[in-house]
Amino acid sequence: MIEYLGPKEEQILHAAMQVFVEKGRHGARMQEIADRAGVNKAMLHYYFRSKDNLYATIFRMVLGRYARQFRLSIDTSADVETILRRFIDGFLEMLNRHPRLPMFIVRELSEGGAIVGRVVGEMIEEGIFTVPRTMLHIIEERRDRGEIENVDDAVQFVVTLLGGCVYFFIAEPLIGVIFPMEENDRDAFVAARKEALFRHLYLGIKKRGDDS
Amino acid sequence: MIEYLGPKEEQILHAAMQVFVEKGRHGARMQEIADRAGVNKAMLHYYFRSKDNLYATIFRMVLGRYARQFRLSIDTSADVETILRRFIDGFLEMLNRHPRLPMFIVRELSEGGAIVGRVVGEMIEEGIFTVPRTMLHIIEERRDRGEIENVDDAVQFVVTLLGGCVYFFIAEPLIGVIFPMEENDRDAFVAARKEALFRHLYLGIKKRGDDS
DNA sequence: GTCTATATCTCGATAGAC
DNA sequence: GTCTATCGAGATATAGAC
Repeated sequence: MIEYLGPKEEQILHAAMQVFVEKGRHGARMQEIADRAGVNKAMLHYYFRSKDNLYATIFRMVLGRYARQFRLSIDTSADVETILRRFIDGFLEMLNRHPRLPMFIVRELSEGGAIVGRVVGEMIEEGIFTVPRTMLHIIEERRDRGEIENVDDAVQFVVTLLGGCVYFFIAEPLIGVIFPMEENDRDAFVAARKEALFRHLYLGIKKRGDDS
Repeated sequence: MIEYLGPKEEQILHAAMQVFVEKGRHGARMQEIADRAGVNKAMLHYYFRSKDNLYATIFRMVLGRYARQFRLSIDTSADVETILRRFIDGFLEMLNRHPRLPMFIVRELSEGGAIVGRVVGEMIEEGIFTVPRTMLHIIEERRDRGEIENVDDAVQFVVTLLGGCVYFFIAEPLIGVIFPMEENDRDAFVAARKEALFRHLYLGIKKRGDDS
């Protein structure tokens, strides 16, 4: 699975990732990738044949990092409150470090979702992209065990959770216009978001009368 | 404000809307718009000067419909439960009728958000795009009045609400892969989503011990 | 493996006849 | 107002010398 790449190849991949994530698949220019990698444009084709091929490589890479990074945030043995808290904290923290990631994926989804679907499907089979399903199973199990309530449909809960985490990073410019904020500080907003999202979601499924 | 357009102009706008919404700003081809409108390509430039100009016109149109349609869904005098329920129902219903709308806007956001920001800003000033702020004020007022609790930051609540509604329509292909469903029926999923989203969000802010 | 030069293609835009 | 023909920018991709 691990391939050993020459230094040029890695420089290209590094530059390509930056440019593709910033500009998107169509907005990216091979010339710019070459410039940033400090290599000749022809080299890109020598190593990666075509732009589409280079893009597909990058897409896998990026999604892989994405998946690996937030797989760490689940501890199956903890209680729901802790699991939810850590998941939201970890996920939002990761997104805050890579705020363009959601948009990168969404752009690709806007092309019809074929590539995303295929790559994610493969990653699920390979056990790399596991978190959403793990979360689903945890929620279902804890509900059946009586630890939480009001979760008729666990899939819906997880979708709300994921959307709650990701949405801000997609709609940020829009949110900035709709709700003008004094301090235009993303870090502060994300910190507040962690707290608020956890409370809204957890209080919705916490057992009533359980004020421990 | 209302301009009277010739029939050709309307045909072009109609076709342009379809193509831009389907393919996005860059994916759209002037040739395809002309073909679908049943006019010559040169006519597009005669009426709208440039592709960018045509796109901007369409973007305003689409966002305007969007805004107008979901402005209807708020009744300020009702209680929070009703308001929230109607908002979610109305919004999801509208999105279900126009499932490409969120992606259309998000694509434009991915270009940097300049156009979206400007257009939405203007619409807010013109009183067309009012719903999110209205929702915010309602939540704040009801919290201060003691009708709901656990809403330290009303902006965060509204962001969660909007994200909860919109996210599915953006990530649909991804969700389909992550959570394979027996019945691949969007209508059913959206119906379930209405119910689940309302419950999760409302139970999170409902007063404890208020089981009316 | 690397670089220059160029082929080839797509697409928005326009000139100019009618 | 409408159409045909074409320009020209900008991009990917490749040929071919070194």
